[in-house]
Amino acid sequence: MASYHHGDLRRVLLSTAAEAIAESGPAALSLRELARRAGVSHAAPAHHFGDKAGLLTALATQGFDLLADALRQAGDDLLDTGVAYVGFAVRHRAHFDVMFRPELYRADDPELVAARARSGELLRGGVARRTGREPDADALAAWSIVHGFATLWLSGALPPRVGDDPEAAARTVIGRLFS
Amino acid sequence: MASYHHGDLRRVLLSTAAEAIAESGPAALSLRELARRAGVSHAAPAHHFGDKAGLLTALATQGFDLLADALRQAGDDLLDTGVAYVGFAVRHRAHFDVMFRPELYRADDPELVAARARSGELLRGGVARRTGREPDADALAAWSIVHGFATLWLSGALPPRVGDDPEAAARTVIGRLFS
DNA sequence: GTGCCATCTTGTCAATGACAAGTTAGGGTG
DNA sequence: CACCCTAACTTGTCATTGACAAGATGGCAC
Repeated sequence: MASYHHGDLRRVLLSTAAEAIAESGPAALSLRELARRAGVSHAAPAHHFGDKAGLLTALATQGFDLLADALRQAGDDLLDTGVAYVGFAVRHRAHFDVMFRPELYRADDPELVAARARSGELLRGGVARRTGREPDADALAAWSIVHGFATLWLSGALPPRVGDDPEAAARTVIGRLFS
Repeated sequence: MASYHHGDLRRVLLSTAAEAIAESGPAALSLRELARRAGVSHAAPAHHFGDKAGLLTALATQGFDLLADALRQAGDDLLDTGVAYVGFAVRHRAHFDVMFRPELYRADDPELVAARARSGELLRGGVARRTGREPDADALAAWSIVHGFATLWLSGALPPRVGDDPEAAARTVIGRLFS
């Protein structure tokens, strides 16, 4: 049929891309493979995103928005915020994988910059509420520990002994920051 | 000239690859571009490494060995070990970038597995000496915080306020783990 | 000096990203 | 209702790439 005006292609391409990246990483992503999965012509993705970097920019932007949502839902407690960060990374692996690899996308895209700023604000806010101190060093330590744990978990570098529940393990690890 | 028996091609290709990756990330690495930079034919890299994944496997293995060296030089203090970890990531950015991205290489390669085990041992050793406690959770927390800081630093996600000396900033951040 | 074999080359193929140019349909305007 | 105007897609093409096959070269053992 190849009916024109799919109507929803942009959204479908984004979620299909997320699936593909979750399976084999951003490096293996192919626009043409994506188009095939979505049942459209090989040049359709380029129309919506310009090029591959454009697609990944959109994906990263969506990722920062999803992260902001997750952090908001976690409430005010810093420990919960940290666990939510790890939970986001595990649940939205593809987004997370792209977000912190700025060489893959256009890091100066206005929408992306705005979304990134929003999620960063929430992160810093959680730390300030907990410690009351000058948040700089504490925020950096908290962000580092949750980001590091999430990254190591996703890379499969952690020994099996850590278990299979990333959020529970994260809670233990983050706890060490306040002992 | 195109003299056969370059003699040192494997080593040259590895260091050239590290340069290229440091410039534009592992995704942008091209075997043919590499061959061009080294002044050899477009198929020479494949001879030494089989394929792209083979090259990255070799690079990751070399990376784990370099990390082990850096950790050994740091001595017994846990804080110094952590700073050394961050220092390694910054100084050998390309290696670090590849090491924790197992989908890019053959993670079950015997040499790589051995090198990774060696550096892991040094990391755990540093933690055990400092705390004396059951090292699992502490080691994980320490590894997470240094790995997270290094990753965030390299990704450029940190605000300028953190400064331009990653090792000094790392020392402050890691200190928060024992306060 | 002869043969062997690791090292490197040339040649080729399918797949890919990017771009140019064409096609379709749906909504607003007259 | 006819028109067209534009966003949403398509077809076609090109240079580049990774992988592989087959050939060339030269040092080294014997």
